[in-house]
Parts: sequence; structure tokens; C-alpha cells
Amino acid sequence: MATRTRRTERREKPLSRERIVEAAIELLDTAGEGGLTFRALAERLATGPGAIYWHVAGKDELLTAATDVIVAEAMAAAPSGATPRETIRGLALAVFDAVDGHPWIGGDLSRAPARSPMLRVFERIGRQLQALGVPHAAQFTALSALQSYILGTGGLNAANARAQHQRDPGTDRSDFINAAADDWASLDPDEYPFTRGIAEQLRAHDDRVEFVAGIDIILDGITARWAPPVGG
Amino acid sequence: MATRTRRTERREKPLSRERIVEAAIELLDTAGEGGLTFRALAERLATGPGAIYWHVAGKDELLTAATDVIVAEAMAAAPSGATPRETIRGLALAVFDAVDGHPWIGGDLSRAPARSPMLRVFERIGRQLQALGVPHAAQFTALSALQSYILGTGGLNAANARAQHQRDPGTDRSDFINAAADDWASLDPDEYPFTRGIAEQLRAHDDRVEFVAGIDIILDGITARWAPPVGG
DNA sequence: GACGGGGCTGGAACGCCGTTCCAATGTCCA
DNA sequence: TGGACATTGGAACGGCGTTCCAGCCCCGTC
Repeated sequence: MATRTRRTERREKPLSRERIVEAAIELLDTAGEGGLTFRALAERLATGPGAIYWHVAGKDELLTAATDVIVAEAMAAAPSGATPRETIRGLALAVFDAVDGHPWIGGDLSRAPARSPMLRVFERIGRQLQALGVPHAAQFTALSALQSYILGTGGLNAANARAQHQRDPGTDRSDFINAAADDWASLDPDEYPFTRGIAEQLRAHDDRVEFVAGIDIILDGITARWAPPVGG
Repeated sequence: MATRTRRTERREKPLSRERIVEAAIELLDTAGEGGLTFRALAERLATGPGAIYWHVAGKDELLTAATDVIVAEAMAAAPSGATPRETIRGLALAVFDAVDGHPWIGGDLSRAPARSPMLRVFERIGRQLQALGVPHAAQFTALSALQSYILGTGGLNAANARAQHQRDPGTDRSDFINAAADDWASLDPDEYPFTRGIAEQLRAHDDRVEFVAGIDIILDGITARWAPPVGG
């Protein structure tokens, strides 16, 4: 009772790390963060879980590799602006749009930002800070602020996408925002006067516009402190 | 072979949601994010997994409840400063310190920030923005920027704590930072000139100081745009 | 004092996960 | 022609979150 059947005739397309990562991205995009499973991945690749492990160390590495592909694509597409500020905006928006299109990367961006290719993003942003005239001693601080903000927005967007999908998979984003705005509007006036007051702004806001407004706020703060007013 | 033994004589301390959440926090603080398990929790509470489910809906709710306790404690301890800016600093630092002491909350802060008690944090920050003179139409944007930054730093700190613990559980934080700085310093000079240049600043920096510097940068940007220069 | 129902308990079991193991296979070179 | 070896994929392991449910204790009722 022990012989195992074997029916492969040398797959026409052999497994490879590249093909595995590609399939993982498809799975993540269609089924969400929880959809990436070695079994599901094996089925999609018409193989078994064991075969995947010959090409990939484990799930963490697979997720990191998938995130890297998305971020690398986003960076390749990021336009170079006319001014340092516009270039920074473009880089930040490229990350924002990548998270928007693939919410599952949101949580992982922070995982190892000192590693490629997020490192490449911040290298490019850093150079623009230099071009903006931020002195060397302040560059780390300035970049850290931008980094936290960009990764924070990414994490929030990912969390929102998850919450929206979990709450009611059918609804679209504006329904979700409206429900949240309704929540805020019906808070206790004594305890949450401020939050109640901005409920309508939550309802009407555009995530992308708010994101770039935040970038501009931070760049304003940076240039006001460290860069000549002409530089921005 | 079917009778089950029953040896309880009505526990002296009955289970309760409060006791469960408390035990969960202890587990998370001592064993890390991965240490929270219904089995481990049951053992610590001298019961079985099933009993816990009578008081708590599931793991997500448990984690949220645990996070809420930590954040609520932090808020209760946050000092009220002399100026709006100082009060905002104090609130932000309270969140920062809470993440520092309990890294496992970092990732969950973003999960449902439109819910209590993170909502309470941002309500309080929002009121200070009002006191700062930020006009109503800009309050949502200003608060969003601060929110993304604060949650982003939290997520980054949590990720760093995780990475540090994973890489070498024995090392302390400065060893970890030094290793990262060494990494940066040994990058390709052509590809990463900027990152190489700030490696020594990474080595010497203080997370908490950098965090509050970022808060100040954002507040500068906000006040420069919207608030009278006297207000800050 | 008997008793019955419901709040509460906790151990067993289910299905799924990441991961490991390894017999079987295809390929290639001596 | 026959090994060595890279590669495959199914089975199995341990652990997870969760569900199920038999049993216990307490309390109200008669």
C-alpha cells in the first residue's frame, strides 16, 4: 500500500521562482491577503506544495518577493518632475498608487524598508531633498518624516481596503466612506465635537488628493526649516 | 471510553472578558505577536480554548481589545501641554511610547483607526488643531497628515522590533541599528550615494527625537499654510 | 429538599495552514 | 548503459483558529 503514482512528463513550462512569484501576485490580487496559500498556489501551478519549496524559502520570502515586484514596477513608471518637489510628489504617488492597486503590499512595506526596493525609493527621494538644499545634518530627519508618512498612508489604505472587503465585499469604496462618515456624524456631541465636525469632509474627501496634500505639508515644513525659500 | 472527567469546583476567579484580555496582553508582551494563541491563553488561564470563546468572539476581537487597553492607558497618562503644539506633541509621544513598550500594537493601530480609542486620540489632536487656528475646511487634511505620520511611525517601529527580535533575539537595539548602518555604509556608491551618506546619521539617531522632529515638521507645514504665525 | 433549566466550562475534534520529508521521475554526463 | 543529481509532488506532521457538546454549577421554583 505504498507505491505512489507519478504522471509527470517533464512539465512543458518548468517551475521557476519567477513563475511562482507571478502566480502569487495573481492570487493576492484576486483573493486578497488571505488568499495566498501554498496549496492554492500549488494548484494554480499544477504541482504540489513541496515543489514550491525547492524554489522559495518560505512564505515570508515569497511575500517579500511579490511586494518587491510591485514596488519595482511602480518605481520604473514614476515620472521625473521638473522640480525636486514635483519629483518627490511623483515618487510618493507611485507608491500610493501601487498600494491602491495591490492593497496587500501595504502592510509589508514597513516590514523591511531598509531593504531593496523600498530602499531605492527612499534613495531617490533623498537625492531630491539634497537638490532642495536640505543640509546634510538634516537629511536623515527630513527623509524619515517622509518615509513614515508614506508608509503610514500605505498601511492605512491597506487596512481600509481590508476592512471594506470584510464588512461587505460587494460595496464600493464610496459606500464604505459614507458609512464611516455616518458613524462620525452620529457620535456623542460632548465627547467628539471635533470628529463630528469633520465628518462631512471625510465623506467628500479624495484619498489621493489628501495624500499629496500631506506630502506638501511635510515639504513645506522641511523647506521652511532647512532649505532656502528659492529652492522649493 | 467516553466519559470525560470534570474536576472543577467552580473556579475561585471566574473567567471574564477582562481577565482574558489581561492575560492576552501579558502573553503578547512576553512572547511577542506570535505568542498569542488560544491554547497558550487557555493554559495560562487554566481552562480550555472553548471557554474563552464564550467571552470573546475570536482572535481579531481579542487583539483589538488588547490594543484598546494599551492605547487607553496611554491616553490617560498623556499630559496636557501649555500650548496646542505641546499638547499635540504629548499626545503623539504617548502613542509612540505605547508602541515602544508594546510593539505588537503597532500593526493593529491602523486596523480600525476610525474606532475607539484611537478615535479619541485623534479627536484630542483635532481640537488642538482648532486651537491652533486651522480653519475648518483644512482640519481634515491637517489631521490626516498627522494621523498617517503617527500610525506610520508606529508600524515602522513594530516592524523594526519584529525584525530585530527575529534576526537575533539576544541583541539589543543599538546592535541592530549598527548592523543596519553598516549595511547602508557598504552599499554601492554609484547606486546609493544618498543612503550611504546618511548611514552615520542612522547610527547616531534617536527614534523618539526623530519622531517628535517629524511632528514638528508637519505642524510647521500646517501652521505656515493655515494658522496665524502667532498661534503656534 | 427536590429538580430542572440555563450560564458557563473545558476537552475533543474539524479543517486549514506552513512546512518537511522522501519516493519517484526526468535529464545528463561518464 | 548506468549512475548521479536536479527537480517534482503527494503524504504527513505539528500547530493554529474555531466549533461542538457533554458535563458541571448555580439559581429559581415548587
